Amino acid sequence: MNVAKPKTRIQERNRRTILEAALEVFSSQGFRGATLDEIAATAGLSKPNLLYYFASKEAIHVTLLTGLMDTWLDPLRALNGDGDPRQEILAYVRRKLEMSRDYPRESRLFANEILRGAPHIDAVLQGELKALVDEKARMIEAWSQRGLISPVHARHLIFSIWALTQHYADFDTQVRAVLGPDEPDPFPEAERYLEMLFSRLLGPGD
Amino acid sequence: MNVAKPKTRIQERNRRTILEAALEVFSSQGFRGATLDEIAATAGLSKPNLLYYFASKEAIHVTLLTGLMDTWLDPLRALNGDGDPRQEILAYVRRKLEMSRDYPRESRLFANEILRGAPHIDAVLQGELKALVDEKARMIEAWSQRGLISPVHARHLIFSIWALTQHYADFDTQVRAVLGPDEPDPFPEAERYLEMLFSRLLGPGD
DNA sequence: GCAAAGTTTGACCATTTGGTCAGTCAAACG
DNA sequence: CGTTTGACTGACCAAATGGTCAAACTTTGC
Repeated sequence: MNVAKPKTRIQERNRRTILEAALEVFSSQGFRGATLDEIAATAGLSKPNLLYYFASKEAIHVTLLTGLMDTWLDPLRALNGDGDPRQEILAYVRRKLEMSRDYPRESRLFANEILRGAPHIDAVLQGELKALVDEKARMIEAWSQRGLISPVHARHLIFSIWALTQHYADFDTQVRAVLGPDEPDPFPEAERYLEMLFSRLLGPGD
Repeated sequence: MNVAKPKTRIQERNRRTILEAALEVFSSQGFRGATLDEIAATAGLSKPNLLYYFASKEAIHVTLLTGLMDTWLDPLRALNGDGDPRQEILAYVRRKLEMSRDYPRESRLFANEILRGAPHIDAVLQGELKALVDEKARMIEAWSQRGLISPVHARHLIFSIWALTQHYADFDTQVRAVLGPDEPDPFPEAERYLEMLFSRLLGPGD
């Protein structure tokens, strides 16, 4: 049968291998587009062996998604109410953009799931995510009211950070097609542009 | 066999019906997730009947995508070099946001395709789309150099408009989950927020 | 009113795919 | 060692799915 949590070295290693392969395949093909055969081939394991470690294709997907959610929200969690508002928000933007650059597969996996209406993580969105955003939004509103940043709608500010940074991972193909082959790495320019955008949005800094 | 262009009333009507149903299914399930059976059921036709009008599942998808590309780029085409720069850009943002609100399925269909690496429309992105963006970017740079708007990286400005507006269609599930049931329609607030964001980005207006 | 052209479908097919299972092989442990 | 536990696989299955086709039914134009 399958195993809920890794116990032996072999289980530890193979579960990792499978999840890595599944991330590769799910993020580029979507849930239904991905096949167990392809994941197995990518992982270098046999299909029945996959199903020895995970109960089903869906179980792999859910494990991947829930595991991802945690690290994905870390940058937002790090937003510190006691820090300098502008620097905190700009640092958040920078960290999110780095994640788009360094973990584009994770971003696409997530985008795929939301596009489908988030069938596997709707509860997380309405629970954990909403609670976290509520908390941070209050923090931003407090900054705004104390005049430390220009007045903004805090939740839409957060949406705009998500949209702008994830765009460079999720729509990478389009970005590169438009920029053309002369500009092979969009990220340095994206960082400058986003820093400028949010600087102007948040008002004069010093 | 199949038919390249509608000739009779029946063909006209049925091709429309099929494309409408296919848009519904493809945009919510992705290409591989969609099945001909489901498209047929949604269209109220039999599966062989679908394949009388379109050569294959892929043909339906490609027809939908290429047909979409045109209307999708209309707002950008409308960006007028002779108009008032701020008003032109803000109107473009508004128009794109309206499209996210009124045609979310089209936006998701497009997002799905780009996420997969744009296998069906890569040529369009590198050709038509790039050329259009190049042209409009030059226009924006000219505005910028004449001091009519603050200095911005024109291509990333366009990316940011796409990202921010499409986010409200593609990530609708997440947006609504975070805002909660009290705020059932995110769009009015989104419009105010985006207008403020781009106003501040583009510099003092009057 | 009827032949030709266009439209629709039930039955069918080959392939793909998620998943099972009996049994083999490898490792750990006393 | 030998046995128990864990890791692995070839062969297989049922369901789903994209697509075909001959035949039946409708519409159109004369």
